[in-house]
Amino acid sequence: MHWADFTAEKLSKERGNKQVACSGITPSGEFHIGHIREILSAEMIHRACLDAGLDSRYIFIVDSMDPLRRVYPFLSEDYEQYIGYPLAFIPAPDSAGKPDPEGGSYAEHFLGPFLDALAEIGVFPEVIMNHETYASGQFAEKIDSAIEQADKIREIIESISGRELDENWFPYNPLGSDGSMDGVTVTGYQKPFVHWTDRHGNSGSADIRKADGKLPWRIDWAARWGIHGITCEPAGKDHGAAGGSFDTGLPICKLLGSEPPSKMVYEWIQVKGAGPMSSSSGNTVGPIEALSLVPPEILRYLIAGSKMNRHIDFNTGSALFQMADEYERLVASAPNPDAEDLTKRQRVAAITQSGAMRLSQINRGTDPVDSLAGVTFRHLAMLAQIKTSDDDVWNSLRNSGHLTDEPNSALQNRLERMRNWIGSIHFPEDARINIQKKIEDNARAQLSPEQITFLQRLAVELSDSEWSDEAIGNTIRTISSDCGVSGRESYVALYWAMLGRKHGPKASSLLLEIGKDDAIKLLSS
RNA sequence: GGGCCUGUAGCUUAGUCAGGUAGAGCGCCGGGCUUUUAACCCGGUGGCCGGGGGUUCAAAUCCCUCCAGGCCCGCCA
Repeated sequence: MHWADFTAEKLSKERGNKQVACSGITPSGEFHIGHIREILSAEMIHRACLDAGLDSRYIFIVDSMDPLRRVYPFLSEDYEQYIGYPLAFIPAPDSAGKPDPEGGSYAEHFLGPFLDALAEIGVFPEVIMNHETYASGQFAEKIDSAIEQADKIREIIESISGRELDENWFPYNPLGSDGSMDGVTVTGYQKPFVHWTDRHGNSGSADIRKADGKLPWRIDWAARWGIHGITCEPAGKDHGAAGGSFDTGLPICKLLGSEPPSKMVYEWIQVKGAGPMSSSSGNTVGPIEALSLVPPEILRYLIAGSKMNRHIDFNTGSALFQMADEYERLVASAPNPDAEDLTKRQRVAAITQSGAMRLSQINRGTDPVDSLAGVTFRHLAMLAQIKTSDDDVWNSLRNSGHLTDEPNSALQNRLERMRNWIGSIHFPEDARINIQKKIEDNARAQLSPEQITFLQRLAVELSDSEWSDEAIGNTIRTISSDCGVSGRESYVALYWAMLGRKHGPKASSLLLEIGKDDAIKLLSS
């Protein structure tokens, strides 16, 4: 059974018919590919719940009340002044990274494009801005309860996480007179007000029914589980480690009077690419960029096809071919779990794969077959490089029998991503078609005298030839037999001359794209 | 130090929760398509399931132990 279906079944037994799956993000602007795994894990469990007939919601909590922690590389130094301020209450940066008073809130600024990217992979969550939950007073009861039981919470955090909490630790961080959480000391509590003094020597009171402050992370997380009735929230393995926020969150959530979701931990996803890229250089692939390179259903398949506890290497290099082609093949010849001659193992595998394909679809409930492109990613990569116009790609596919009619949206989508990929540094060099300007020495060394003669005669003959795919092809074959070189040998010679390799895409198409003058210059060199 | 995860074919892995003759893809090799789009089709090679012990009629699967690798425990998923 697929992990999402397995989880849905388990949730149904534990918590009944109503389910709320949740994931979240801090809208700091520092998004990474791991967020995709978290979000898709939660969203797929939600879909699996719906498919199992449960009443399920998928909510996406934006940590808009979290403070800006540091000046990120994409921000100007002006943001130094906003450190400690909730992301919902500071201005968005402009294109130069400077605070833009007209640009709306920082949180919204980074959230928008991210949600747009999620929509492309078919994820449409109920978005909850955490600062609004504070502002609406929904946190008030939990905050009060946390303050009343501060000693118990302190004990839970200290004993389970092994962290020593500061003497001044208080389970609520109010905003000071300037709106920052930094340097604010709590001086007392009279429901519903937390009294404080700040670093400027000012004092005041925060109303726990408003967005005047927030719970510290570990408590905030536990409190929101209760407020939103969350039954499932997959968390990264850092949260799942012994003494991590999951372990402290469970008892705190109960202490605050709610039933927590059961612990669910997923492994990390790491980026490995072909280009000059590594996490140490800071040049990694973010989720939005990943979407521009990888067709959406294939990105979903990356997550759906991997077990949660399995570490994933997200590779935007040559492994992308394999991933895309695996998806295509799997959908094209879908395993049938109902076949009669299956062993138990094969049946289990077939059910799991069917689940992975079902959950990989951008739109829930659509037939995976609709997402077939009908051509391998590798083949498309080749065509995209030698055909500058999309129509020429479609024509070529019609000629080769891959396409009978108009391209479907899945195929158009693949080509669009493919062109982005080819234009990026991530596209693998050995898949890149490098058309030679002249016949290189190492290529010439591979050729027999007869092959050389063939190329020279071809150059002469082509200069009088009509410049069409068919005419070029005919000329190649005519000269080939005239020279007494076999068809195979002549094509090999052409590929060595044009690409410096022994094989390649259809020679006549390639020559057509190179252009008459350049082609003749090349062949006669 | 505490904890989590992973070791199955050259590579990526399914199968481990519910024990019943080790499956798949890629790669590779061979063949076909009698003009080679890196296409497409067919066939084949390849694994003492990390080591050892135990439970069982039966173990990749359950238990113990050892080895190897990866990772987390600072509000980065």
